[in-house]
Amino acid sequence: MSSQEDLRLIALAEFATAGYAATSLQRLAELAGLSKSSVLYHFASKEAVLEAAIGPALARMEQILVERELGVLDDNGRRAFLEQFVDLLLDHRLEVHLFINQGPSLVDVPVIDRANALVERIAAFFAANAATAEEKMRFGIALGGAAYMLCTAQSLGLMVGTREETRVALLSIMGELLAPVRIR
Amino acid sequence: MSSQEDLRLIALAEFATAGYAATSLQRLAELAGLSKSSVLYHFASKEAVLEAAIGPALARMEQILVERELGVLDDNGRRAFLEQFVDLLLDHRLEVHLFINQGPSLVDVPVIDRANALVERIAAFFAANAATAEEKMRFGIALGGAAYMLCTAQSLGLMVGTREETRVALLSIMGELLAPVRIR
DNA sequence: CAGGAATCTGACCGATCGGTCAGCTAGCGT
DNA sequence: ACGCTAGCTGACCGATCGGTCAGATTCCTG
Repeated sequence: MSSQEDLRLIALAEFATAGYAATSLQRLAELAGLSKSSVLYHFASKEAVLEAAIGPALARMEQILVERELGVLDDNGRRAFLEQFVDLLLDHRLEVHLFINQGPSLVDVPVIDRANALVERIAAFFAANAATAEEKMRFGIALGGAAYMLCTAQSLGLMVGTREETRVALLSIMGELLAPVRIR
Repeated sequence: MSSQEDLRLIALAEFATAGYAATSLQRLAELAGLSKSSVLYHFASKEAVLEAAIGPALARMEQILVERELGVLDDNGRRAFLEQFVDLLLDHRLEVHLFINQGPSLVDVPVIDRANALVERIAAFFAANAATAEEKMRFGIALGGAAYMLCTAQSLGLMVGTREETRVALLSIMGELLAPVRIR
């Protein structure tokens, strides 16, 4: 594997678990078996490392949202959205964990502003499909809880099944949670 | 209000939203209208500020858990636990947000180790009361989702009702989510 | 083998970090 | 008026931060 891709994955794990601010370029270099200078050879800056780490997941989430905002949101549409969301969660736990937890604290970092704008669009998407405060809370608990489960609770021994089992169970619980929210 | 209490609240808000590592003593001083030296007059170190900020909420959560671990966990016991948990969430959103999101990244900080041990005890408490992986996920989504809702999604305009409305809705949704989990 | 590009490195920079210390100042009991 | 204390401050410290740069090394290609 190339050093650049090595660094990308190391940085993603480290940013997600230890925090962006708390992770120094020196530490990334040590984890990759390189010098700090080499890290800055592959990436123009620390922010560039962050952008490389979460950019792909961000683009995929944007893609999902664009498709969904354009289409009609009937029962099938919501089901499809939940499936796409859960798949993205399962594929990009670290990225989601990173910009869910640290997004609000890293304003003024361009790629994070992109991520925050995305989260706000998801929130607006919910708000447009939820009439009451309780319905909004159902969306928040379903998506926030699912993201939290996969990203944080995983390290607490609460996750055991295979990926497919997890996917099915997640979709079942989230669907049940959102069942009372009628289509508008 | 005393400068010390001022600083405690400012630090709590700043640590929770911007992150512990990303918040400098200099910044806390500026927000409080003091010098950095004054901050270190009131608190022995940055860690001491953190401990003062989240200590009380931590103690309360520990108290709740001790009572619950000793008692029987019948339907009433679970209901009581959920109510105590939601009340704690509503009273200490910032503290919970802080050590839920940053706990895993701040190991070796004594007060955070205390918080992490607490989260692990909560997880073990769940595991002991959930037979299948899906049941564990229900606990994780209910509590993680509720915490995420109140702490993070709040800033996205998803929270609008009064505290009592939020409390009732939260308890309703969480109760519904955990209903399929039978008492052992 | 030659040579240019890709990769990597140590030395160094200014800024900021958490923390120490001596001393200034305002209030208060005597 | 006195001294004591609580509150506060600027100057300063070593360490580390993100980032620059000139040069060494490795590698591929002609």
